[in-house]
Amino acid sequence: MAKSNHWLVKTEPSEYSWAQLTRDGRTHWSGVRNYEARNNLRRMRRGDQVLFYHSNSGQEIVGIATVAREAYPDPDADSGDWSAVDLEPRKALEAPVTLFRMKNDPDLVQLALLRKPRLSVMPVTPPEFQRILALGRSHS
DNA sequence: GCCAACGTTGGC
DNA sequence: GCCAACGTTGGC
Repeated sequence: MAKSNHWLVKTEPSEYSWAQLTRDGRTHWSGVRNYEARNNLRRMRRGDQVLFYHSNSGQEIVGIATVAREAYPDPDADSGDWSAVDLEPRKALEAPVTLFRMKNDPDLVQLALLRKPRLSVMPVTPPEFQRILALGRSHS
């Protein structure tokens, strides 16, 4: 059985929020126009867990989504070799994990979100994923 | 193929 | 709203 991978996607909540994903039940994760981000989309496998990060006005991880459909040609691209995946909401974090919290956590110094701040789709290691889940479980 | 100019992203 | 980081574009 294939190992499950973990990812993080960024979105401006004014563009597409966790609340909207929850209402929709499922969405096309399209419009990615960066090669590294696109390649990460293509590495996603059905069932992988995806941390859902609100950039700009949010600046926190708010929930966990899951990959419902693996990469296919981006329906929003009129030219170019771009991909989309489908995401479904899985679970909101009890306590959103803020960017500030992550920046100050010694276990997360390698987190791609902190090291490549402009990348919109990135991998998360299993220990990082578990740490973020723990931080999101409740306030301590 | 280099690299300067430009555009976009996103934290602050 | 500013601006640093950085990816992309295009002239040469």
